[in-house]
Amino acid sequence: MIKIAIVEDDSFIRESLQEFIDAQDNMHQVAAKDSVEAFLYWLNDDNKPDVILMDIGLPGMSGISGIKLIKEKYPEINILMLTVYNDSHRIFQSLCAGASGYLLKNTPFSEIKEAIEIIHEGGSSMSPQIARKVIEYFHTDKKGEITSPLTIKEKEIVMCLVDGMSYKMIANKGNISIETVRSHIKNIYKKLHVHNKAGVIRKSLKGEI
Amino acid sequence: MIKIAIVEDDSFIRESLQEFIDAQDNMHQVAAKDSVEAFLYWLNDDNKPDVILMDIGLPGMSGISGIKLIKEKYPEINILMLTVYNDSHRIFQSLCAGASGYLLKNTPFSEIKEAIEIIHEGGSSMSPQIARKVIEYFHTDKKGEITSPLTIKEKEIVMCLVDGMSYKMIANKGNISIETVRSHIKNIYKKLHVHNKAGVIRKSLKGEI
DNA sequence: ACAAATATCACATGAACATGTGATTGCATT
DNA sequence: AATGCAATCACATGTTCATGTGATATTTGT
Repeated sequence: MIKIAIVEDDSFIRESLQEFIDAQDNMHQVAAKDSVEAFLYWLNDDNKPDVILMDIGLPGMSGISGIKLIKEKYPEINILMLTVYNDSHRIFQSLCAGASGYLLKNTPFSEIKEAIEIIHEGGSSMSPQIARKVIEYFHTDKKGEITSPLTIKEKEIVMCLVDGMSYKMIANKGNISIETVRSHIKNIYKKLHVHNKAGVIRKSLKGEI
Repeated sequence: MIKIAIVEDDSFIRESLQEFIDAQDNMHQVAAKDSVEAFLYWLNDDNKPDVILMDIGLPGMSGISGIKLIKEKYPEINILMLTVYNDSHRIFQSLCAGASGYLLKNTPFSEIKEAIEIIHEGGSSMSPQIARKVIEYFHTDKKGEITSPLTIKEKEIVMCLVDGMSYKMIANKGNISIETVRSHIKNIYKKLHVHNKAGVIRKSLKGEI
């Protein structure tokens, strides 16, 4: 009987998972909390689960930070991420922190059940898109030649932003006015559907431009 | 109709795979060779498959070496390893060479079919034991451990910056004051030797934290 | 020839950021 | 007990950013 804990702030999802898990004959849930803090407060030597279903975006501490704290004390507990994020950054943060599996929240419950079983048996499970990103990590030469909607000039501005340059510095570097830089950046934001330089930098470093 | 090539020296397995694949209605095999050399001799622009089922232990060139040669010329071809080896060395050699998936030879044909479909759709698939090893790669000190000078709280702030959140949003999310956020960020800049959030985001996304 | 896109620049407002200096409390280490 | 670190918070100044609205000239595509 696999003991499952759930750390999920969305009450509908949490309760649906609880119902589904308790309906299985080879596993049952022993805890369902809406934050890492609440879960850590509950967790002790006598009640620790075999597998934790962990969200990432939680009030207070993130699920990723929670992994580290939990694995420090209970390395034998398997943690299966169950989250909407499929960006490489969080995937690797989660894995590096010690997660044993990573599923996207649109995964059918039957597959979640199967993943729990696999993880409990010493294997692992990832959603196909996650598996692809993990595998691509190993493809050092693989470069996504995604067609960029940005002009050459815009890409130059992006490179400067990634380097941490201010608008003024970018203007000086390109012998253009700071208002020109603003205009380009406005256009870049529009094309990339972002609203700040963090979004631009993130897309650039992820190779999405 | 997914075009499949098979590179497998065991004639029984090769023929069984051929029969199984040709019995499917959404895929068919276009080649079945017993060595990488024979496959490369056969392969050209007009006959290239979508997915290759590749063994590792083959006469002459290994399947891993074959990956590199094939991906050099046809990066769009997906290569699914199908092998008895589940040692970490070969797994990572294969992935680093560019494999898109890795299954053990005891995988049921139905799962091989599903893996082919997943890979063809842009995802990936690994046998659970393989997935565990890949994930464990991220668990080891070797990988996850560019020792970060940042505390857990600081890393959470960094994640928020990467997401493009403002100081105000970060404060709200963590139930802390915006001045607390400022203090953490000042400390983060100091530790990372940067002077703006672009620098933080860049280091984070490059895995330098 | 005409329209669209690109590169250029301006002015404005409100908000956010970067940095400096100062502080308290609790915990861990020496 | 003393010290150092982390987390917390405050106030301040000067700079930068995000966004809106408006414009001209040049280049590119139809």
